[in-house]
Parts: sequence; C-alpha cells; structure tokens
Amino acid sequence: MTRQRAAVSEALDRLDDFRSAQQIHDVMRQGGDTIGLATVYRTLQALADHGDVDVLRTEDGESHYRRCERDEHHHHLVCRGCGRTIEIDGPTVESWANTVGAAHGFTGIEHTIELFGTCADCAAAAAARAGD
Amino acid sequence: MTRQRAAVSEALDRLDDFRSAQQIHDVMRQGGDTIGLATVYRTLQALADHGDVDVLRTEDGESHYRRCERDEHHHHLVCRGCGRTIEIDGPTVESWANTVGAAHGFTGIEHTIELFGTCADCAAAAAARAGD
DNA sequence: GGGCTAATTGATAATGAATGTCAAAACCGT
DNA sequence: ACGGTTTTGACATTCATTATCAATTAGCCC
Ligand SMILES: [Zn+2]
Ligand SMILES: [Zn+2]
Ligand SMILES: [Zn+2]
Ligand SMILES: [Zn+2]
Repeated sequence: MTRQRAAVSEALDRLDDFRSAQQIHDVMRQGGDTIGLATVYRTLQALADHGDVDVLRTEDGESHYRRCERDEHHHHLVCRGCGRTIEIDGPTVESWANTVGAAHGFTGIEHTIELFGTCADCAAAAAARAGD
Repeated sequence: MTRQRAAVSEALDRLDDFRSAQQIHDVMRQGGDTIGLATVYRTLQALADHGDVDVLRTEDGESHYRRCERDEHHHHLVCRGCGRTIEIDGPTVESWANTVGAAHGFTGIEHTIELFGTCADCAAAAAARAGD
C-alpha cells in the first residue's frame, strides 16, 4: 500500500457519484494531493479488478468509477441530470439472465444492466425552468 | 440515398455478428466497394439513430454494429468466443426496469441490458482442446 | 537506522477509435 | 443539361487511455 493508493481510496470515499479518472485526479490535485494521472488510472483499474469500485461506461465511452455502499453484486440507477446514483438489486433479473442464457445453451453467463433516468429533483427543476 | 449508404446497408445484411465500423469498412473494401472510412462511420451512426442497426459497446470501448432481425426493442446474448449473437426479449425485465425506476421517483427510464456467455459450440471446442 | 532489491510512480510519448475540415464529387428537382 | 444543395473522403485533429522508463519509494533483513 502506497501513499498514492491510499489517497485515491480516500478521494473515492469523499465522492458520491460516478466520476472519471481525470475528474478524480483533478479533485485530488485540488485537495492538495500530489499524484500523477497515470497512477490514478492504474489504481482505479486495480480497485475495479478487485471489485472494490464499480465501473460505469458512459454514453461517450468514458469509464467512470464509484465506491459503492454494498460489496455484493448490484446494479445502478443513474440520473442523467445530476448523476445521482442509486444502488439496485434485482433477484428476478439475475435468475432471468441465467435462465435465458441456459435456454440457448450458453454457459458462464455474465450481464450488464444499468438504468438511466431523471431524478425527482431534476424533473422539478426542469419543470420550474419551463414554467417561469 | 447514395451508392455508399446502400453499400453499407448491403454489407450489414451479409454480416451476421456485431462488427466495428473499421471491420465493416475493411470487408467492404475487400468486396470491391469504394468508400471512405468517415462515410462508414457517419452512415452507421445515422442507421443507429434511426433504429435500423443495433449498437453494442464492447469491453474495450469500441462500438460494434449489427442489423437485427426484429425491429422491436430487444436485447442480445453474445458469445464471448465466436461472437454469435442471439436476440432476446424479456417482458419481465422491461417492466422491472420501469417499476424500480418509478419506485425511486425517476422518470424517463432507459436501460442497458446485455448478456455475455459461451455458446455450446465454443464450449465443446474448449472441452475438446482441454481433453486431447 | 542503513542498505538492498523489487515494485511503484509520474512526466511524457504513443496509441487508436472517433470526429472535424473542406474542396471535390454526387445528388435531385427543374 | 443546369445549379443549388447535400454528401463524400483523404487528411488532420481530438482525447481518453496505455506504454515507456528513469527516478523514487516501499518492504525487508541486518
Ligand atoms: Zn438528478
Ligand atoms: Zn446483476
Ligand atoms: Zn461461440
Ligand atoms: Zn429492454
């Protein structure tokens, strides 16, 4: 464990939503940390491999990282407006994925499931903006 | 409708699995078509916007395109070995996505669902390779 | 602590998919 | 065929991510 890895881990604890490696690097620099961008990339990937952070591929192909509350397998409901993220588990979809995979003779099924929408706050803000 | 767009559409008809824009461009060139890479990118994106082709973001961030049999909303079960793709519909997951989104006050729910696995042929090939 | 070796760091260069540029070519209604 | 509009495509550019590799650091034994 190095000073830099500990710093990335702490930064992730402070941040709530999914952030790109570059955003995390910026935040750390702003907070006084001395760390290189390459190290942030490497550390985040290592954390992701170990399952310590979750990765979300954004619509434009960037990888965003987030330390999640629960360690168990789960999915995400992300607000398109503010990025607020809610952790979701769906026992039904888990078994559905395996069942439908097996039905077609596939083994070693993995799945990618993410939900996107507009949260109540952002919807209210949009309505206020339209109504003034 | 231009000669190039028609050619891309025909190429997509001939190809079965998800291919990248560059792979499609290569195949077309090999087949004697004269077309620029930028045009292939533009055409594929336009087709994707119109819902005429499906897009799959691969693990390394590339966009792969495929003309699907059915026009209606559906998802994919993709073999990690050979790329064979099966179209899936899951009424349960569709309603699940909307329900869980609404339960958290989210509106305008969209979802990303993809299944990956090893098809029976690829599993058999792997077993034969291990057992010789 | 001091020294030693292997792992890590980080400034920089390199990669590569995707997009922007813009003059030339193709399209289409007349 | 003609002229205005759209499309094309070779090329340059962007930008996230990865590779490089000398300098630094961590971990460990004495
Ligand atoms: Zn929001
Ligand atoms: Zn799941
Ligand atoms: Zn297969
Ligand atoms: Zn669906």
